Amino acid sequence: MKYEPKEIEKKWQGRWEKSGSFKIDKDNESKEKFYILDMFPYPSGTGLHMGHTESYTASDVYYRFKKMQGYNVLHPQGFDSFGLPAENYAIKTGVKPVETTKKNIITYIEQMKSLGFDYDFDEKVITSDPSYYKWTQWIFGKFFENGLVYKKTQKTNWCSSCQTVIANEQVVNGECERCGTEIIQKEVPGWFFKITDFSDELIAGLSNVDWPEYTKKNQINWIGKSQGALLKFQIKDSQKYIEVFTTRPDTLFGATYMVLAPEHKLVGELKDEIFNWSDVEKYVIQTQNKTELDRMEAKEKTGEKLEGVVAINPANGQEIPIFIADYVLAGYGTGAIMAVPAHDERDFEFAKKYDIPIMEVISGGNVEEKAYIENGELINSGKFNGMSVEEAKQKITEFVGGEMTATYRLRDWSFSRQRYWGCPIPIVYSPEGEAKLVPEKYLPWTLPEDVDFVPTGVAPLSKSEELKKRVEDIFGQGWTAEYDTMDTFVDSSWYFLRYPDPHNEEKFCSAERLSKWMPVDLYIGGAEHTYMHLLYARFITKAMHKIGLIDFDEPFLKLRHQGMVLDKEGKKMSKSKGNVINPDSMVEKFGADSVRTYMLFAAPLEDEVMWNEDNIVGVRRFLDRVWKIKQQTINNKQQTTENLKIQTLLHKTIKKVSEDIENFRFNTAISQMMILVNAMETCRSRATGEKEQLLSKSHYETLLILLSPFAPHIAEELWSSFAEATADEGKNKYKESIFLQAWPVVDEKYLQDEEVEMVVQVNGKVRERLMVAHDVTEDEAKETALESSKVKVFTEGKEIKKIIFVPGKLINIVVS
RNA sequence: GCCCGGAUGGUGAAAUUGGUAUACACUAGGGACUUAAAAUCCCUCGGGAGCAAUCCCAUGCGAGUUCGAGUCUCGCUCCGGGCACCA
Repeated sequence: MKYEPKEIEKKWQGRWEKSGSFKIDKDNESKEKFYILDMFPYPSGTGLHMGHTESYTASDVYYRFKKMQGYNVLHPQGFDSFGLPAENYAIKTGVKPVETTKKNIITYIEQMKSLGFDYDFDEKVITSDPSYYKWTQWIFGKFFENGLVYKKTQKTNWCSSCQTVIANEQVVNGECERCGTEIIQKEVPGWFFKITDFSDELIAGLSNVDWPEYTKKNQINWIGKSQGALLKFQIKDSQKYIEVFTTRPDTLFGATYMVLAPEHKLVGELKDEIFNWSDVEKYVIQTQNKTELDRMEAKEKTGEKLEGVVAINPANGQEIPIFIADYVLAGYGTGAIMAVPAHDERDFEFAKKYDIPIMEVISGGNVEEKAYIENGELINSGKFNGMSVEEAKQKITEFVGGEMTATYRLRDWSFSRQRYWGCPIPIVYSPEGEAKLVPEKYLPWTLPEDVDFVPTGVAPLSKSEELKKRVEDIFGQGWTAEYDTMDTFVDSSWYFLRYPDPHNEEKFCSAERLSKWMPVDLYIGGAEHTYMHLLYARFITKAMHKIGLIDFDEPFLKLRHQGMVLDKEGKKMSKSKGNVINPDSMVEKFGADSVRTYMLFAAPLEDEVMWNEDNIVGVRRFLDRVWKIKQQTINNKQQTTENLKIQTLLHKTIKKVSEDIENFRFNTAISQMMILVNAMETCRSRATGEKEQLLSKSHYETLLILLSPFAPHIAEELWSSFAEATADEGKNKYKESIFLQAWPVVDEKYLQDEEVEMVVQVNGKVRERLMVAHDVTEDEAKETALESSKVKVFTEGKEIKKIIFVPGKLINIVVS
């Protein structure tokens, strides 16, 4: 019989489903738990892509491996199903998002099954399902009650194409992450999470988790903590003062002007004192009209002096001018700076343009030509002269009554979206306009269905008669609903808490299941989620911990990323380039087992994979060979030379495959199995011309178990095929699934070859390779090595200075 | 500009603690089988010299440490990713 992936894969997928092989007892106490999580997909119309295929294959392999090692493994899957594409599709076609989503989820599940992913879809989580978003709303409610959310009107990133506010994290190069439209700043009322309350904890928590170093560093940089001082500058002849944040209070004596962000509230407050108000106002309006992109691309610094007002440098009493300029950002620090042109590049550039004095206060460079930003000794700083930068920071801050503090780049998370297909924010407004939480008994606060989706700049929910009536029926005349929905990142920030108990109607997860399963032991997903999803999920976890809903404060103990899947030329797959490869067509062409195995063989998990169809045949040939050598197996008890060799190699393979899976080095695990299969194959051809069967059946069985996580269908098929061919006594184990077998254990006694190759070097160069006993002593090795004629050529007539011996590996003779 | 990565055959890549560089696979070439093709199997495959044994050179470039460096240190070059007027 030939290896026909199509037949056996369909067959086993059906049987596994029927037997419920992926079901686990979530309350089992006898086995150690292991929670492995995939980043769940958004169920788009285009279906599962190759990136999903790779990371889900990796997790499926790891899951099957752990399970066979005896762990009780939770490996769930779900759908992050709220979001804009379904809504945009509705705008185009009129098909309701709830319908599109339902259909797409069915497709995704079919695709995952066809790849042999062993998820229990009865336990899935769907974020757009009321039984799920009830708890998203409940968590929002808890945050509301505990002061972790607030509403305010402020300048926010607005995408005019998506007709909604988006978060800072969703702005990429001044453009909307989703549609590429330039982002403008718009005054919009909206809801915020107080993620900035957790800045320090979000940094500190990273030292306790096993994540890739660069991911941690990137998160830390994104939070962007900088240590500095808050200083106050009095405005002359006024009660008002300007507060600034600076990382360089040591340079205070060199502050020769100040800059306010054009949006700074003092600008308006000082209107009556400013002589050139019309020019100032013009500049403010100009700034407002700039997009993020314009502001970033501005080559030259611009600004406007506030004529008629001056500030007083608290260090030396000097009067210094005040400017507004858009190089100072309203949203960072206090939105105002003290400018020290001698020691800051931006201030230097501005000072040159507006002819402002440059006062050197740190010795070291020629500040006429460029700002000197390095360390040095203080000068021109009164009694602080001669001090180091570090010491002066503290002392000068104290001297002027400032305060040492830290500032962060991280902003509060703006999560209001003026769109339809999202989780409704469970808030209603009293006739006086006060925001009130919808009481728990009305949850889920359902998304109304009587809306059309044409974007008009007005929130779609405002058009629902049903919602209007619902609010009035419950709360009374004059009450109105909140029309914003939540950013979909809110939905995905807690989904891992739901999987242990997805059908619970009383709680988001029972206390028992929470304490049994959380936190997640291993999380696999793309590195592109570093700044948003992974940060938000950690915040939600920490906030829930703070208000006592959970007893841990980091959700993901171990994190690994898969690399991108590129086309064969190494280019990103995209619709516009027309180089997108569909997993379905690959499964159709090569079979799921080959696709899975090749995906992991082609490159290390975290590296990019270039998907090259020409190469997948190598893996397919490998599986063919595994299939074929079954004919060579024999139920022998007696040991031949051939299968003793195989036995040693087999145990090396058990060791390597086990260690490699544990460490996500799937590519080398597979190549080791190829080496074993190649050896098993020649086990026959070595025999005396006849097709003698020499491959021990038990060795072959072990190979099948090692292979089963990678290529589950073929392994199961071959395993089960022994049921008919085997005599009654041994039959039973072949009747049950290969995945119920125990993972093989290395027997160290088989690992050691009797004889090993010893490399003989002279002055570090390889001159000879000799077979020696594996436990050869140094003296024996020396003797053997020096006798070798090839070695003698290089040692003859020379003085031997020393000999380095590495047992079982190498001997190096150093001659003069 | 700052912060991360990376560079090994024609190609994807191995080398786990400083100890045999190029495992495993793809492609290519040659051969066997076949009426033929496909499939399969076998052989060759970093560069150079040599009939051969063997020798020399080679892990982006240049130094260094070491008996020994793809691996460690210093200085460059190029490529990829992220952040970026953050005071």
